[in-house]
Amino acid sequence: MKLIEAQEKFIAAWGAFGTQWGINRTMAQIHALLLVSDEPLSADDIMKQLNVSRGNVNMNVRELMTWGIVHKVLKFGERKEFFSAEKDIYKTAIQILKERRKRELVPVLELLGGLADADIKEEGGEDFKKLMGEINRFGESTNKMLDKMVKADEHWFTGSLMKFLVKK
Amino acid sequence: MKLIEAQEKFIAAWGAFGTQWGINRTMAQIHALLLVSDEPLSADDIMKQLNVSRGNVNMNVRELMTWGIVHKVLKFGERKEFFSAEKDIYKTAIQILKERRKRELVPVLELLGGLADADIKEEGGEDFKKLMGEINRFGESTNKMLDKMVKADEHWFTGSLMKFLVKK
DNA sequence: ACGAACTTTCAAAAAGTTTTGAAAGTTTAG
DNA sequence: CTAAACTTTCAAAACTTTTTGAAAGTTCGT
Repeated sequence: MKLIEAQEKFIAAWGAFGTQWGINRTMAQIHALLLVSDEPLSADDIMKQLNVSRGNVNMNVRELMTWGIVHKVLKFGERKEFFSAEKDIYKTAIQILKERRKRELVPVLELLGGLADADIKEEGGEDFKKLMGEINRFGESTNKMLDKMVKADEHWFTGSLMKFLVKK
Repeated sequence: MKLIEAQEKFIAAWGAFGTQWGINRTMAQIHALLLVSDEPLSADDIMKQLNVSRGNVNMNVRELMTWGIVHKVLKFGERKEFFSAEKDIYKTAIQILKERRKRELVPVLELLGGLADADIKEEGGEDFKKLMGEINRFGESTNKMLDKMVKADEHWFTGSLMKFLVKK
């Protein structure tokens, strides 16, 4: 297989998988492209390679930066900005976990906590509050677990955790 | 607060959070409604309460069943089909994990495995294959970890795993 | 201060997804 | 077998998200 072919296959597939999660195609493809490029790329480079507009590149590159998995790189003597993806896949995953926890889990916990403590006097109110409390407790456990994972180092993940998981 | 109000708040919020993940609003709302209803509901009940069409209810209830978190319940002497959500939140979460692993992780691993083993002779081909191999190894670890979690019981999750994570 | 080289913005267009509702299909009671 | 009571399907409409590209904004070298 040609290298270019393989890279394009990876980029296309990454884009398609991205949409299955809540990530838009271009964003996932830019990420994939930056992953396989060893040199940082400019907005123009990305536009050409993925065949998308300047606005689209700008928007999605910025979004990838808010996720903390793509960084701006300034080349000496060049006016343009270049972008490069975090190449350590473990760091990338942890970064994504961290952001999703913050954006998607924490707000749910706030809602649930509020509803579990609500002052509801009617028939059935206790059952409802119990359900909210259960979902909340489960969410809080998950939250704690993710927090630990995010704060641990790579060795811990592939080493201790895997060993713990494999035994029994 | 009125019970009805609190329930509606939960259903609306669940729907909004759903869209942040890759889940459509109606599907998330139906799930929330079935969670807070202690009696199973018919398609007509759901239509009325959420104000959505029959087709929409049918489609999304079926999708929830393919996720294994909503079940058909037949009431004695009734012609209609009723639906009920798994109320154990731990079981629900495991079920979702299981399905996402199958739908979203396994296909990625297949792609990566193929690319990591591809026969690429050009300059730079080794680096590319190395990257694919690294992502693949990370994915395989995650896959194994999820598999353990899915096969374990609730006590293990809230008990041993949490204890392991909390120490050191 | 000027203009070239760049980045950002945003309204409109395109694309993608969800929802509707009426028609077709199925099941059951009598 | 027939009709009523239901469920399923699917093309078209509504809605949402993404993308475009031109205009506005910014930065930098001279």
